[in-house]
Amino acid sequence: MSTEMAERIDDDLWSAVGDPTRRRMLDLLLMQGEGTATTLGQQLPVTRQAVAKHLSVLDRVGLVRASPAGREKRYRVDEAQLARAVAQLSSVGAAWDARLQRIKRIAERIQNTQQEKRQED
Amino acid sequence: MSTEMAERIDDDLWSAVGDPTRRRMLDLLLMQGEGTATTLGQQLPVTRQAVAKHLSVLDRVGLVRASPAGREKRYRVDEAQLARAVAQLSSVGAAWDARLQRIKRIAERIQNTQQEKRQED
DNA sequence: TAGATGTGCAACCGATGGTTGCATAACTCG
DNA sequence: CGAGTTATGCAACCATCGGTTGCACATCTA
Repeated sequence: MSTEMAERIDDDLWSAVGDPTRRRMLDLLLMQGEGTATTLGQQLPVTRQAVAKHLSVLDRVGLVRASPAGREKRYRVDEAQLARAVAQLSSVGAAWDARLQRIKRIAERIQNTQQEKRQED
Repeated sequence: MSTEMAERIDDDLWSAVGDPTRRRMLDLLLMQGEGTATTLGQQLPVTRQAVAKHLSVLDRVGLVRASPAGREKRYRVDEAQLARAVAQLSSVGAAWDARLQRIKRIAERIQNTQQEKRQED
């Protein structure tokens, strides 16, 4: 196994999902199907304007899509994109998992070696 | 299932692991066993001081531990803590996975209903 | 002891998450 | 139709953070 891991994540996607407020927004949108900056702002501890900014970055990376309806602009999650992001997320987790397990194996081997040494005394 | 998901992540841990430079630092430390701000800085596209700051935040959340050795300060990964972080990371992914699948099921049910309607025509 | 090397601290910069304030577009109801 | 409400958009401003440069201090080493 190469030491260089396949962690080639779409960095914009990661950072989009990395923000806790944006995670909660995605959460709310998933639960409620759709929402506007105003409705989301009412359910979050930040202002409507902050939510609007977040929506624009989520829109830019494609995690969410807007559909104007009269004077309001309704957003809904693009589930395929989110699925991609989640997959990449868990791939990072898996990569580290692998590294940790490799380290663990090495550590065990060292410990075994030392035990053998001790038993030889 | 409650609509409120168990995403009660240690938010500091998430943000610590969220930064790409810090991820690479953890990576290097895992591969090399230990390292100082200087040695890590040499292998990264940022200055030693930037690395030092990152090391201090990683230290604060417990992902890394320092041991002074003469004039230098060697850091190593606290694997147990990192394992915890990775677990929480993947739990977030799993939670979203679950939500997405729930949505997908609902979508399929709706589509089936509509197909039935169409067949009734 | 003098010079080289590792660390720490402070000031500064740009991006970003957040705020307030205001202007404008679109509904709603006399 | 017209007045008031409601949703959005835009701009200025602030704090935090990742990053930098510069300098002082501690510690090795020749």
